[in-house]
Amino acid sequence: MNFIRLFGMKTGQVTIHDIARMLDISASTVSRALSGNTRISRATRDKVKMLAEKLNYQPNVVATNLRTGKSKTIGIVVPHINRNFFSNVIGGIEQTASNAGYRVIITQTHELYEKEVENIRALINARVDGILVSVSGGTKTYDHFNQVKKRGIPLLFFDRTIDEIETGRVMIDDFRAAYKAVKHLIDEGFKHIAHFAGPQHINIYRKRLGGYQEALKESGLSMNEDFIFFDNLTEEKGWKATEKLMKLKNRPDAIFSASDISALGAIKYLKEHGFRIPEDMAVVGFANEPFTSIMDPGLTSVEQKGYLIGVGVASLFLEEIMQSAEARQFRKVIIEPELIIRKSSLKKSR
Amino acid sequence: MNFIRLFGMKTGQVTIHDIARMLDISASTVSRALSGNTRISRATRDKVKMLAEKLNYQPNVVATNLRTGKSKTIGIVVPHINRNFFSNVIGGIEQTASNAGYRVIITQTHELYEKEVENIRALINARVDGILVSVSGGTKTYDHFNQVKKRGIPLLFFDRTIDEIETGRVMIDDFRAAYKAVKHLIDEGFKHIAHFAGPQHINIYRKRLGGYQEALKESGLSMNEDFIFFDNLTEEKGWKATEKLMKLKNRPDAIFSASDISALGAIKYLKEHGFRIPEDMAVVGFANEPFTSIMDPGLTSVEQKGYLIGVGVASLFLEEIMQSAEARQFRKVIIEPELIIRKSSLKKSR
DNA sequence: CGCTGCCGGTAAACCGTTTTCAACCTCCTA
DNA sequence: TAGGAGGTTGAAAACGGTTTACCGGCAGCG
Repeated sequence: MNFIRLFGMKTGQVTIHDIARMLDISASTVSRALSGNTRISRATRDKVKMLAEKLNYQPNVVATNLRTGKSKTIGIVVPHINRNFFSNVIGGIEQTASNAGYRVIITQTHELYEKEVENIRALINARVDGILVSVSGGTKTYDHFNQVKKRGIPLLFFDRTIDEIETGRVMIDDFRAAYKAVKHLIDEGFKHIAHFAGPQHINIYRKRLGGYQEALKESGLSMNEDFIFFDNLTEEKGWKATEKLMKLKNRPDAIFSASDISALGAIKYLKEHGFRIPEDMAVVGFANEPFTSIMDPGLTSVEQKGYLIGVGVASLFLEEIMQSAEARQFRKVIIEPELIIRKSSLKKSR
Repeated sequence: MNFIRLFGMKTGQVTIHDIARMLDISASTVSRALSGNTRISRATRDKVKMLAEKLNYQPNVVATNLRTGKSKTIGIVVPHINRNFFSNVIGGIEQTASNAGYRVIITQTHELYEKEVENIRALINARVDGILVSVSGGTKTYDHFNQVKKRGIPLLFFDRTIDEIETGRVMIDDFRAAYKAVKHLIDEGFKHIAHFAGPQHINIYRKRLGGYQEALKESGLSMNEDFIFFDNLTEEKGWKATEKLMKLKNRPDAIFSASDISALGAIKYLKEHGFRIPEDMAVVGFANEPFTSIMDPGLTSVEQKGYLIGVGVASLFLEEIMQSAEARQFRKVIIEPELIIRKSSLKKSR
């Protein structure tokens, strides 16, 4: 008759104490044996491991977390989970993290400052080992981020970053992306290039405008104030801006839009009014949304490499926790954007 | 001179012991006071709460989890995070869960059976309070799911379910969705309707085929074997299938595709060969991918309501944990699909 | 022979809560 | 005055691991 009772019977979970009792050794020996500690003899280690295997022992990570103060979990804060770009980033993070034995907790802010503060608080609370953030549009103050740093929790930014806070960060080079896009248009022979810019209080849109200007300047092309539209990120705004452009006496021959969706608006206007793309007007967008490859003509656009950004920021995190909190240095990874060239900007026949 | 030392100084975390010491009461009293236990006098409760507030006390959830056996976390297992449909589902789950005070851990299987088993094991290990799964394409056996049930952890399926396992589940009615789509085509006056079906060993594609057949039968329309293509979910396959269809002597006047992407292939073929949509051939897709609204003509498609499915499955989970494990009953929620009608299927002028 | 060092292991503290079981005080009643 | 009853509180035992401190035995060495 078997009178050995398993501790964890109610939960169906075997504990190291069960194994210890069955082998008539102490729980600490079991713990060490399982972690491969060489202080335990090979013989004992093997015995323990075999029994653990047989009983399908699963360590209680919650107990481990409590004791070690580490949770093997990283928290993510993004504006929206279900945006193509962000879900790609998350995919990359999850992949990298899970390979390194980390779990991933996801939270979304819906661009709300309050939600961001709350999510950060909840993640600190959950004792995550690191927090990866793409900053919400509505973020006003940085106190919640400083809290994270003060607690010694690795904090990293991706895509939407805050310069004032010293952290590791991963983003694409928006300046260079814009430069590349405009340079491509110039190389194709377009000389009068309009720009749909985003709101200039946001970092990345300022940089995209800068890259646009730089490319023009470098090629000695004039800049026309009438060719630049701000706050232009919807399809409708893109449509209307294009309408205005086409009614100018000397109209441009190309548009570089800081977003795919307003580029789509432009293309719809052009098609509706019988203009040919790219002969009458070339269009380049930004973000390489899935629909850009599906449109007719295909929309040339800047691939932001969300997956790669995710892999990058997760790797940076892993790197950071290897170092002691003091020796920590904050790396900045800039990912080279890629211009995906499609028919909407190819003038020359090749 | 202040000689009170906080326990958690290294981590910057205040514990109930710190509060207890400062107020010269016991930790258990603090714990009870904070949880609003009426056994503690109003006066003491207020004192504790005020000090906790002042010190910005944050309970260590890991300790709570260990003690209570609950983690206030739910695990999600999906094939891919960065698929429009799934990221919508996840968005819905996160929203609902976080409102109820639950965190969400995400894992992806990449359609791999082994990954699914591993993820499930890791989630059990992390002591999640529930596991929500959309089954991987490669899943062969169900042992890992039974493990979850045996452990008493609530298991729920969404979208891709397994009939053999008794769980709560949320999905859309694929039969009805297909029926609606085909009925719509019939109502528009189309009489010869082809179908791009998916692989029939997968549940949902069988049902879509069924709905298609039912609608035809109901309207007394004949079914033509040549009009049905299996294993047809890529753009290229859609293109080729359409080519075959158009070369038939008596060709169909409409296509109902079980996926948007193969519908896109169809539309590309039609446009390239000068056929008009929907006059020469109407097309209806499935999934309502973002690009369907952007195409020209817009592609009529079935909206799967990912967000709603997410909300639904999370709500079902919350419902389930309210009940005792024995009294548990498994609800099945079928979400009514919606047909989003666009130009690609509108024959009549309105 | 006495000292040192290593090997293999144990006992107990610890992580921060929750919860069980009492204890204590005061007031009230028999 | 003894004995509840009721209202507050505390000590200690969990939860399941990890880690520190320590111990007995044995080999090596001067």
